[in-house]
Amino acid sequence: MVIFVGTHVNKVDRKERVSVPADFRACLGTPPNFFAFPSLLNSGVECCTARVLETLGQKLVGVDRFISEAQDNTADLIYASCHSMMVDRDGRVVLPEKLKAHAGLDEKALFVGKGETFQIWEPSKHEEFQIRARERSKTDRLTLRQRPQALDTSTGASENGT
Amino acid sequence: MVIFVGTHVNKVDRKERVSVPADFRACLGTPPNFFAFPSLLNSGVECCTARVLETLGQKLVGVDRFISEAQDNTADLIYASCHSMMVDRDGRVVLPEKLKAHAGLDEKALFVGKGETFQIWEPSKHEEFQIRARERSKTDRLTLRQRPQALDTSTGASENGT
DNA sequence: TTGACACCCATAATATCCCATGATATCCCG
DNA sequence: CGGGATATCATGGGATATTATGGGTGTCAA
Repeated sequence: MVIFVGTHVNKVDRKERVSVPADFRACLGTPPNFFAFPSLLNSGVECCTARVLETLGQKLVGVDRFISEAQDNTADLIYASCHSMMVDRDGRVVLPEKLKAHAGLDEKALFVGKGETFQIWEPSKHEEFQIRARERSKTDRLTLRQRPQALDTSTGASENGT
Repeated sequence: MVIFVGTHVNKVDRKERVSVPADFRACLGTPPNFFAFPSLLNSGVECCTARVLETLGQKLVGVDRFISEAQDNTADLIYASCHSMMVDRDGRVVLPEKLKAHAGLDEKALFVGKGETFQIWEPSKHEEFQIRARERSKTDRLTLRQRPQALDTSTGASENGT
């Protein structure tokens, strides 16, 4: 399984291009293209592979026959504002104006791994977000030093894979 | 199952490289790569396999990450400060600046096994930590008699390091 | 034409690969 | 049990590949 991790800041050039961090490209497969859409939660740009986007569609449609208004809206929000990002042979993508506007992107673009997905942020905005996320985590009693199982009390599958 | 045990101190060379102790490498599988992130509790660097990291994040896949602030925050906490550590064929990794700064690492790096995971410390800081941990263990011994789960999810009562 | 955009090449900085070496640990055989 | 042969380990450093970034050129559509 591929996991996007870490934080990278790259420069946006005068052609609105930005390098996708090399280790993210490595996670994206060949060709390393991906999809991007404005976050529904904050001023980040959500980025994911075609596979994840498909899974997303299946989940939204296939939950049951009674597709809620909320789910319908969600699907609409995501797909309607989704951009196909083509990585050129130097590992760069062009940032669409819509996404730049949503994120408030200017000189620099911050790439942050989110596990199965990653995001693009205006660096200063991500810093604010991160501070708030940390504060919230204290209230939520979330500590990483706990044994992995602590976050996963439902499935009993603890040791697979060797 | 493989467990990391013992303590080793290795030198950090001028290229910021450090040898991963051989018996730790043996526990890491092939390739012996791992993930590292700053501890939320102390100045150690947490290190774990991809499998453990996936377990940490397995609640964060699918639609929810896009529409749940709590999950988005959690993903950030886990993955944003995480570094993919590539072990070269001589058994070394490069210590990223962020991790060096968090741990106060300089000339030497101390590797300490923690069972399913291990940590990297500046040796002197680990010594301090260990002294305090010993003192604390006397008062905490009562807590340890409780059901194991009590350490995982309960209140924030398990302050190991401060 | 003109602008947007994909494609191509150049380059400095840096990370990675690869080989060498001394020290220590392990093995093997008398 | 001893002692030399061998393997493994941690470490240093040079060669090579990769990365991020700037900029040029051609194509296509408005």
